[in-house]
Amino acid sequence: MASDDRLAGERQPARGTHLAPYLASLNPEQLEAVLHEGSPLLILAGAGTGKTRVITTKIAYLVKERGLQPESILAVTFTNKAAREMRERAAMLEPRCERAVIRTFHSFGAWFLRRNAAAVGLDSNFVIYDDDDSTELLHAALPQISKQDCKRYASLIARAKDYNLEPDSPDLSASIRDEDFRRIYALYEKRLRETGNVDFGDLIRLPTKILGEDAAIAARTKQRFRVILVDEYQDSNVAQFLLLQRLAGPGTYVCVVGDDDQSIYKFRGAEIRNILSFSKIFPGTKTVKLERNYRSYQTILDIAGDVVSHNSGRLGKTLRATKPGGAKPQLALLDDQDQEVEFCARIVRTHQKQGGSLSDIAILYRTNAQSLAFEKDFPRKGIAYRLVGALRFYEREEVKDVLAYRALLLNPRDEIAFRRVVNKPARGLGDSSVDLILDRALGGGLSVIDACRESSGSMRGKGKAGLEQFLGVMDRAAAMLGRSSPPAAARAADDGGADAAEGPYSLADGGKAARRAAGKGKDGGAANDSGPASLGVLLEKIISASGLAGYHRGQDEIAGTQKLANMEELVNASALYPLLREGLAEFLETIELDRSFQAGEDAENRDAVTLITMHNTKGLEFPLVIVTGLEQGLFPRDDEEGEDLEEQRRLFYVALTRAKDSLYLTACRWRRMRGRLFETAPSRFLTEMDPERYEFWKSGASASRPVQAHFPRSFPGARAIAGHGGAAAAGSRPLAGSYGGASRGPAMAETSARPGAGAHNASAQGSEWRQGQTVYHDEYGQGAIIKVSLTENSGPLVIVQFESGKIAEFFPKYTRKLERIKE
DNA sequence: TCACAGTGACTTTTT
DNA sequence: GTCACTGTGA
Repeated sequence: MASDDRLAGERQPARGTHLAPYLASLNPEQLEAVLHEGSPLLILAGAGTGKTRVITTKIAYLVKERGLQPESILAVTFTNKAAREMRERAAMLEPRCERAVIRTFHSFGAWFLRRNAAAVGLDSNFVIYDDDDSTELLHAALPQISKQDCKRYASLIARAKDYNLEPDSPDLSASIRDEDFRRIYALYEKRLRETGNVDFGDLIRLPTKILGEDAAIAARTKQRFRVILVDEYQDSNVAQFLLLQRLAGPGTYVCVVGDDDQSIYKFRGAEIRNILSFSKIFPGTKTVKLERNYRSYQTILDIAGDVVSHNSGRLGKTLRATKPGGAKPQLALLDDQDQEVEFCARIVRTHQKQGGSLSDIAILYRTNAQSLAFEKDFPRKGIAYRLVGALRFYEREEVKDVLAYRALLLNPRDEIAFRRVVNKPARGLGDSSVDLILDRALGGGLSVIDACRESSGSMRGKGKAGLEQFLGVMDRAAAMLGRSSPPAAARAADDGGADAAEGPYSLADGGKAARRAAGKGKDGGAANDSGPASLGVLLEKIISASGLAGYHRGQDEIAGTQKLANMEELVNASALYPLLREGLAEFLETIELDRSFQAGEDAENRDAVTLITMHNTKGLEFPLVIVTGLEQGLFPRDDEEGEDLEEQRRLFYVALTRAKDSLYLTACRWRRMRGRLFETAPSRFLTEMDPERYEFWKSGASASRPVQAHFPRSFPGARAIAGHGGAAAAGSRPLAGSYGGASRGPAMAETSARPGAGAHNASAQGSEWRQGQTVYHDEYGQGAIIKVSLTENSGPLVIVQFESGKIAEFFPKYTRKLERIKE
């Protein structure tokens, strides 16, 4: 299209005097970002500044007014949810945007790879292995290595792939010192290639490789995608950056959107330098900052800004609220988790009383384990909750079982799927039989199913019968899929390269192509002739014939689980897909790439409080947010320093900026972790906030229990904090002078109530804490030390049994509550 | 092959 | 405190 030239050539956007309404409603910076053309564009979009709106408007604008083919636009996001939202909102502005390629990075990789699989010697019917599968594969290849180490290695391999490092990359030794690692990684790759499958990392790495090695495919791809938009760019990794670089030709318009202050996935390979140095790598980059925040009150943005300003190496932004007014955030200093739950419940009830709904509220925490206290107590209090992201549907044993049968059906070389289900339920096929079959398969270049067939002749008794039963299930299932569609392998050929606009997987769809086929009934329903059959039929058959139904029903009865129900949920989910190989492949890919699937429709719509990790809140917003567990040692952990600490600070920033109207923060003096009780200091992040900007929560004049009874004694007085481990131990700047003494209400009045506390502390470190010593604790009274162990950084850890019978552990270095008594 | 008890480990986790 | 892995014994 001629418009493509215009796009690449012109520097000044053509500003019409009369803007269309969808453009006129943008603020000046947003409009600038939408209209910009010519050079690469970096949109620095702070939290709540209308980032998605800008991207979707830009896509619509390009199609509507700049005459771009929607097919030539590629927009990548990190989550399926974000991709879905972007697709819907763009299509709302301009229906043709349906045809743009709006996908997650990984889904785009899979899409590309299926079309060009042959270029890396893959068959396009590959299945995508998740981290568990990778671990299993490693364990199968190296049974002498424990499962746990396999898991560790698998995650190292995943990380290596995030950095686009191969087993023989020189840089690999710089990042991973383990001598064996290269060998293990290489072996893993070999075994993975033998299965014909790929892992998540491959979905980025292999397309990058293809684009680097195959000039024809590269040229075709660059020809096709004239515009590339990347969302959440701050969380892209090195491999994704390289892919972007190879997708972009000289005439490609590249626009990335992100917020360096919200980069929170370093531990998964996210490379914040991608965004920090974008304009160096793409010369001539135009940067647009979006700083007008439409989500939160300024009171909320202020403390968020306080906190994140302690980070170095920022591009620098200051959010300005567009909503006037707003109450100060409230900090509640509590004794322990029970009070924290109680506090949250109280906030919830108050909110309800004021006419708010439960779904307005989110309770945030750092670790999943912290959700338990709420889960236990909320039902008793009649508070409905929705737990986000903990035990995910697809991770459930029974779901993985069913999926493994199906993966095996699609790719009979899938060793991991085979191992998972060949003896489930037990069919008398132990490890030795399975290894025998797999040796035969690997040795003879057979699929595992064919190897089973060959092996069954040489087996006897229970194992033989079991194997034949298993083969029977697989054969019948395969027959149901029928011959009605071409084998998956043939698909890559008819579909050409990345520029193919049609094909079994159509452009931006997520299931539509196959469903369309089902609707038309074209060749559908191979197994019966009563209309177009769905994949659900096949699934049901597999579940019953394999014996999984009976097996898991038994488990349900023993353990009170609902595995059978979950499998049925899976059947329901698959009923949207046609009973064809394509349908199966597409369903599997959807499941593999979108792990957010939630069983049960009502779960989404129910009015309930959201319990969620801070990480999982990225991109979300709630009218009322409670950020819990703001304690040193938990958030941040004591071992987090330097870049890690800065990432935690960004995580806190993300958490704070989720709140639209009200924000509450909680910290507990006592925290149970791993079954032990720790005395904690408040999170250093709290001390980074200007005390003028928040209030201490008070339980109110009513007869309610005073919730902040003890904690304030050690907060935020400088000496008390220094006496606690956290800030002082981490070598941070002194806190003295940060706070205004006792003027902040009753909480502060007690701050200096313990003369000599610091001295006590200092003497505690050097001298004796030994077994048998009698001690006195402020709260638990008298007790005896039953064990002392020495830690590297925290001095002695003493375990005390109190007269009440209670056993607790203390680091004398960190607590002032424990004293030794002479006998 | 299975069931059990002992051991040790333990952030966060878009895909 | 909880879970998953591991080794043992039936």
